[in-house]
Amino acid sequence: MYTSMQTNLKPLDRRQNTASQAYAQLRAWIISGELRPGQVISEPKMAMTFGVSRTPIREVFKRLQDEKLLDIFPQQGTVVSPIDIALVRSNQFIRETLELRTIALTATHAGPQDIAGLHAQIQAQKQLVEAGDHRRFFAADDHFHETLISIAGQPTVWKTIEDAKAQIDRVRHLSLEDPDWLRRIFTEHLAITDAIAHHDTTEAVAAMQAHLHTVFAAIDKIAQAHPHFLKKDQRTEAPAF
Amino acid sequence: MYTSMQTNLKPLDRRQNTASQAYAQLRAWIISGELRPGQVISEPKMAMTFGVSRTPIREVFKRLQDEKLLDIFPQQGTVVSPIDIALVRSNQFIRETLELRTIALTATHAGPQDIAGLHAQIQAQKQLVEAGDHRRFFAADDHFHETLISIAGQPTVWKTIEDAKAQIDRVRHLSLEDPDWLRRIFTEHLAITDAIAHHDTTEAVAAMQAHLHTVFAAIDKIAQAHPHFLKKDQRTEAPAF
DNA sequence: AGAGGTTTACTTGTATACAAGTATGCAAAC
DNA sequence: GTTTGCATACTTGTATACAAGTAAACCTCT
Repeated sequence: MYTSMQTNLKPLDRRQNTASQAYAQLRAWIISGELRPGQVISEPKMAMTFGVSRTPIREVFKRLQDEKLLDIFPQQGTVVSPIDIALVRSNQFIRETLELRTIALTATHAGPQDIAGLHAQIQAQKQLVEAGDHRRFFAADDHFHETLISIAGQPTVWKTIEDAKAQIDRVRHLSLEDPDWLRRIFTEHLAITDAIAHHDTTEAVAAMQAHLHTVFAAIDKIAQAHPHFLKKDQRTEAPAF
Repeated sequence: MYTSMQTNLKPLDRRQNTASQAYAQLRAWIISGELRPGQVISEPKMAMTFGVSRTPIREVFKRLQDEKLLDIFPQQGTVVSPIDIALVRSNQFIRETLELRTIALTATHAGPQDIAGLHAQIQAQKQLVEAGDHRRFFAADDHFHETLISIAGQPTVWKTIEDAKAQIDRVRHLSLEDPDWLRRIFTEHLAITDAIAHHDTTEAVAAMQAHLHTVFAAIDKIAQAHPHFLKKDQRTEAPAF
């Protein structure tokens, strides 16, 4: 590598390194709400928790800061980011904008195999709903949306949506969605799939928009039930004289 | 910080730390093409260049890896990411999708003050075009687009577009745009502003779409003039038998 | 001359030590 | 009682040392 260049590099990351594992774990804890908004954490303590040194943990903290999941205050400490409702709404706008355009393409481009694949996913989701398996249904939900975007011919757009989704999913988890949330989401997925199967672009877009808007209920819920999870200047905003 | 929590944190980063400065510099070098796609770099050498240790440089490398501007191969080395045309097109799709929706909102929401502000920017751009100041016109271009998005009521969406733009701008710079590029961009900005001033949503969207599509010429240009800057599997793809 | 094993230099990943800064708590002075 | 100053413990930022792995170069043997 240090004499010639681009000879035969191996892009293989066969073994996940320490930092990657810690990142996945810590990110999941934040999004799921196990680490609550406002909670103070530190590099040394987290390093102890994972049984590693500060170095890989520090990398993780920086990444999570970029994702606005951690707020690092130099020489002071690090806290799990409070919920920034303005940011959540902005990310929701981004997700909605991208998914509404792609779903229209999906309704147009979807071939028989694609539609069959979606129906198979719907069946799998149905079983998860009946089993009440929230965790796996959540993963199936992601897979469903990723598939729709892939059918639209823009597979890598999912990465951007995944980033935007982090803030949104945090609100969903913290708002403790009601028990029949699974069934409602499933019904909406069914409507989207039906519209695509009939190549009804207008209906597909409408169904997707309705589907994505369910998050606003969660936002209202958390704003009322857990105001201390919100960013300070949002809950202490004095009336502007 | 370590006993009580969220008392009076200072979000102030008055002095940029070493890592932030190195990040801005290195990112600019990559996007501007001073560091060319495929070029091999290493943490110790770059640390020497900046006169710091590996630690802050390592942070920078990780961030740039997340942005897909660097490819880090463990125990082998780090290269400036080759141009991934599929990624460029995907990012272009993302930018276009977001800016086409926001420009429609801009045309609707723009008030007299907003329109006056845009006209002022147009005047400033005109002077930069006549002066042939590419660097400052480029900054003015960013400011113009950010303003349009802000008028639409989605100011933070610009951050996402800024991320997507990195790959796109790299292609623009490397394709060595022709001298009257400034004038053409300026003319397109003028058309967008006029449409907004007349609250002509349809025309505003059309003008923005035309404006954003100029990058495709740059993609074709770089694919022909500098194929060695492209990702390997894109330029060596053998005909599929 | 050519093939194969070894050495060597370089790479990133991780651990540790030190530096600089901040907030808490206590003690002393008023 | 209040305030001021300081010691202390904790925080993140940076520097350095070591570990693990890769690849080119070289040296030896055939």
